[in-house]
Amino acid sequence: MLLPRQFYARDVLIVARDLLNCYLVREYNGHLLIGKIVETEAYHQNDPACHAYRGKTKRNEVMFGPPGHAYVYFTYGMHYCFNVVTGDIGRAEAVLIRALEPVKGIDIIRTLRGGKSDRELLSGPAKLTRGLAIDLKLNGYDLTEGKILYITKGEPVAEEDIVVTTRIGINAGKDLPYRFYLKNNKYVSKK
DNA sequence: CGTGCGATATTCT
DNA sequence: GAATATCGCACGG
Repeated sequence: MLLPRQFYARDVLIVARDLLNCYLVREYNGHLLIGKIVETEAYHQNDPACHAYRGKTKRNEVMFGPPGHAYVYFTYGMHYCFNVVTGDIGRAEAVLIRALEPVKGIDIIRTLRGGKSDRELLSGPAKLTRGLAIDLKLNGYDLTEGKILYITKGEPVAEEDIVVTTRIGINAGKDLPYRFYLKNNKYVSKK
């Protein structure tokens, strides 16, 4: 089932948790590339680690728009990261998708990633954008259209199978418990 | 196994 | 000029 707009129109911490076990689907050159979401992080405008903490800019303006759209940004001079916008219009919130478990189109994904082992294919925010061919052309894209790039519902996850901890790769806001991942899943990104 | 660092463009101070 | 929501290779044990 395609996730509807209302799914994204909730608090970013709730959406980040509920995205675990859902499927990210990418239509690429006639192939279907699918990964199960196993790790997420939440960011919002009152959080010092958020790109929108100091207001709207050209880069982060998508986060201020309607929920259910993709926020893709370029970082470290060579990597893209993929987020989904949440919350109400005018409030900047987004969930960073940090890791996927490969499900479908694994051969194509491996080609895009340069022939890595299964565990290395999508286990990091910049790895999964490369493996699913996501770049700035998809920034602002509406994920509720159900084409090109979208997310479908997964099996419900028990509270005891979710680990909540601090985020990776940031300094500001590093003590906030805004990172969520599936316990014992080997495709979660490493520290 | 583990730690350290270079790549390389955009944004921030 | 410095920092950055990162990755992968080089090196040492």
